Amino acid sequence: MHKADIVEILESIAVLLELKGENPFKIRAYQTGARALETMEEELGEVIEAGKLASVKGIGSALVEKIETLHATGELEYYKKLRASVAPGLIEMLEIPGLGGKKVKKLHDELGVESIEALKSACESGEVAGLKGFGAKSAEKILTGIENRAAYAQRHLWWDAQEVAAPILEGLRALSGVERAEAAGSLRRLRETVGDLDFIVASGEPAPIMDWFTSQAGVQEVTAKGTTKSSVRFESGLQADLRVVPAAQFAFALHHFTGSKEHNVAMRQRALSRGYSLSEWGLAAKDTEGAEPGSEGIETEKALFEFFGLAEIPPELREGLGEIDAAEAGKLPRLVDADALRGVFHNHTTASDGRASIEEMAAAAEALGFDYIGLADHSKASFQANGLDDARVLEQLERIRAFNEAGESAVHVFAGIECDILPDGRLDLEDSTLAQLDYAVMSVHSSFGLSEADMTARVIRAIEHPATTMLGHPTGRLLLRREGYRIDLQKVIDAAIANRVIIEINAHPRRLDMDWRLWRRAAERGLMCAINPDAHATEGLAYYRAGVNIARKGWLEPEQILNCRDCAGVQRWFSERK
DNA sequence: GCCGTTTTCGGCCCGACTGTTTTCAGTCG
Repeated sequence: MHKADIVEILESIAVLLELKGENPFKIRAYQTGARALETMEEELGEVIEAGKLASVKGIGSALVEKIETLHATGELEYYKKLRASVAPGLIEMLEIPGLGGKKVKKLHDELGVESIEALKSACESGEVAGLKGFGAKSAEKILTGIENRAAYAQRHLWWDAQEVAAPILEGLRALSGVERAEAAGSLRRLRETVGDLDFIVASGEPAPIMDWFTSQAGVQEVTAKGTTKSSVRFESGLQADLRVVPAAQFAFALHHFTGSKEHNVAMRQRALSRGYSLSEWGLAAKDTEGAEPGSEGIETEKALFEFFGLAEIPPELREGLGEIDAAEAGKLPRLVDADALRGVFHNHTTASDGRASIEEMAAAAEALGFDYIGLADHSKASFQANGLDDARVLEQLERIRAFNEAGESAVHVFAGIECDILPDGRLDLEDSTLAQLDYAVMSVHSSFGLSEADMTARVIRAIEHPATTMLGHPTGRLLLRREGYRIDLQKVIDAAIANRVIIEINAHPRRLDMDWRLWRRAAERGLMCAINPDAHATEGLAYYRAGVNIARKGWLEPEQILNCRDCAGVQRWFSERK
């Protein structure tokens, strides 16, 4: 069984134990173990082989045994029995806001509720309101939760969340009495999807700020309103939390609510080892038990990190994946800035399924300050996208050459193609056609159901083709919609490095593929990256910023990104590949 | 269930907010 599936089972065990009313620390141990396994960089099989699983922090003897059994057999008796002992409807009930393990257990034990439907009727009949610890409001809240379950559970693309957050942040900053305001959470960490929005404000007068926040346009429900914290829910189901703190606590609150949880745990451990207890409220020296936490004069996150002997860690690196060690050793990456990109590759025009012409795309690229743009329309196997056959590819090539030769644009257009990788790994165009282009992006758009071995072999065959410059969206995933196809990305990365083929970060907000979690290690081993907005209209070029976010989360430096080279540098890369 | 340079037992982050209470439990982050 693969590591990811084992991680999922450990998480599932934690949920089931919660519903059984188990010791909360045992539950957390499973969650911690799942996380430790997930972030382990070495190959699971090798770690087990070497007998080193027990030395991973957070994995003790009980988990070692379970993980090894799952890895070897794919089955676990303990998990089977546990799952059989809990009605599946109870797990779903946890998705309802306000219901946790204990309340679900109580509803089950005392009312026999085993499904969402049964819960609904129990609320309507008044049974729930009569239960000790519940009341009329609880029953009503549960009914609303059931009603809006799908919308509430939904995560949101970073790009969409950011568009909601920007005006709120602007509004907060414009309020009198607001000294500082920032968005925190996964939005600030530039995660590919966002569960809810978090805002942190510094002010000595919270009441009017809370009033403004809870009465904004679009607020459908106020789920909490206090002097330090308020929460609202928008019509889209997106929830936003606001915390107002005194200025002296701002840096601590911002750091705490930016997370991630794993990063915070590591920071608190570091604080403890240096004699301090760190929280969102500030710092308390350990020997002053019970004293109010102080700020030690720390006004910024930078100062907070420096207090603990660390370089400032950018929010997008705070995932508990070695950033604290790197910050201590002065080895944080020099992250790429959006301004460093000189152009983008992999964009479409009206020749296939785009909505803008060569001229319009070039003008839009110029408006963004780019020196060049690559145009890569679909090939003929992508029939639904009006893909180009060899003759049409050559016509488009002529048009691009003519555009460049006319010399009327400050932007150079590279002539490329997004060529389909056929199910057997052959390419969709003649070698003689591909050889005439400046570059070629190879992508899978069909036969997603191949086995992992077949899909891996298919893509590697394409990578080994001499005409291949880049691999497009290597898993084909669509965030919040569709899982990627099964493929062994480590083998694909190995092949790309060996053949000097680039892998793209497809910057479309719904793709962000290849995933940021894989980039740090791949780039260290020599993989080159290209950030590609996959624009199908001029507005789509702006997505390159989402791609830069992913490059930053992946610890990439400018030298590892083709887009950071000037026009001549890109030309050199393309010609050396041939 | 995990962990340990005070510990192999007894801790494990903790505070805000809500809804239920009449001093607090549960949820959430």
